[in-house]
Amino acid sequence: MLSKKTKYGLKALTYMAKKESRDPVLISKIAKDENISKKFLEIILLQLKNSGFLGSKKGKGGGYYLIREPEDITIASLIRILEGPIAMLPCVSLNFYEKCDDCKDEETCSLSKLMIEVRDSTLKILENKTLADLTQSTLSA
Amino acid sequence: MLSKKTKYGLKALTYMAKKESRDPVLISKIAKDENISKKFLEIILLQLKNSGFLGSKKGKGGGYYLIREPEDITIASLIRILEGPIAMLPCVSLNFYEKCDDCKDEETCSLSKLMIEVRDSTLKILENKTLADLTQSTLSA
DNA sequence: TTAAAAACCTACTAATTTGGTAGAGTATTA
DNA sequence: TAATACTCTACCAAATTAGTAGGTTTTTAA
Repeated sequence: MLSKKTKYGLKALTYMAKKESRDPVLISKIAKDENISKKFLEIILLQLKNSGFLGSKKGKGGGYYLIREPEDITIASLIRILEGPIAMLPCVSLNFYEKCDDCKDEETCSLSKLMIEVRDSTLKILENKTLADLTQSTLSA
Repeated sequence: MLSKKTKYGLKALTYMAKKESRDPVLISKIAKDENISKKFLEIILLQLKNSGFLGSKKGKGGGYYLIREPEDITIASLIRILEGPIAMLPCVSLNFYEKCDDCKDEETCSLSKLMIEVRDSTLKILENKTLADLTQSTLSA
């Protein structure tokens, strides 16, 4: 399960990507419109800035703004920044690999083959979806 | 990420499924062979028993044993028991659905469509893999 | 019939993560 | 120069995770 932090981050970025202009958007505006705690969102957007996804401007007329095209930001890259590993086990993670302390040998681990399969099928989606895809409103009818 | 509880549970069940006989297996034997804390494993196997996957026998010659064929136990069902939801968000979970408190409307949520897609691709694998599949040793060469 | 074996049960615990809040500091602009 | 709005430091409570300790009950076999 994704944490609220990740969920809020994705929603906030989608909010910004949906706007036609790239003018700075207030934290407080996003927080209100998306029902997110403002203080919590501050932390999240700051992290996204420090990770190179957002720029910011202080003072009146300030706020956060996207510094890359939504089409160029994969959901996988965002989840990795906000959440961490996408794989179900650290020992099959591509970006956050960690050795299992209980496994003698990764080659013979009964779980790793399956978990690699799950990882790859998830990545196939998340690496190919971008922020731009999230801005397409999901028609329900 | 799966918790250690889930990981240990899956490994313990695989261990039992690999044996040709269905005689009771000691917690302590599994714990030792799989490098799992015995006390922690006690909790896990008890839960699997209460969920209908294992039987147990007390006293000398006792232990835990599978009460279903490995072919009939999907990995998805085990993860749901041990871990909980498989989906990335509660609002798109089939078995552990919960409404999002921050979403006005699920139909228009920017994330839900994508998260349903991820869920379905993961389930396609996990619903079709069984304990029997985990017993096939993964040839590395 | 009694001792050992082994699951079962209750109760704790420490460390980490999660999801926040409070308030002061700093840069910018009108 | 005052208001605005991001930034930083410092807390905090609750939940979760991954255990541990120790006793109870049931069963088997000598």
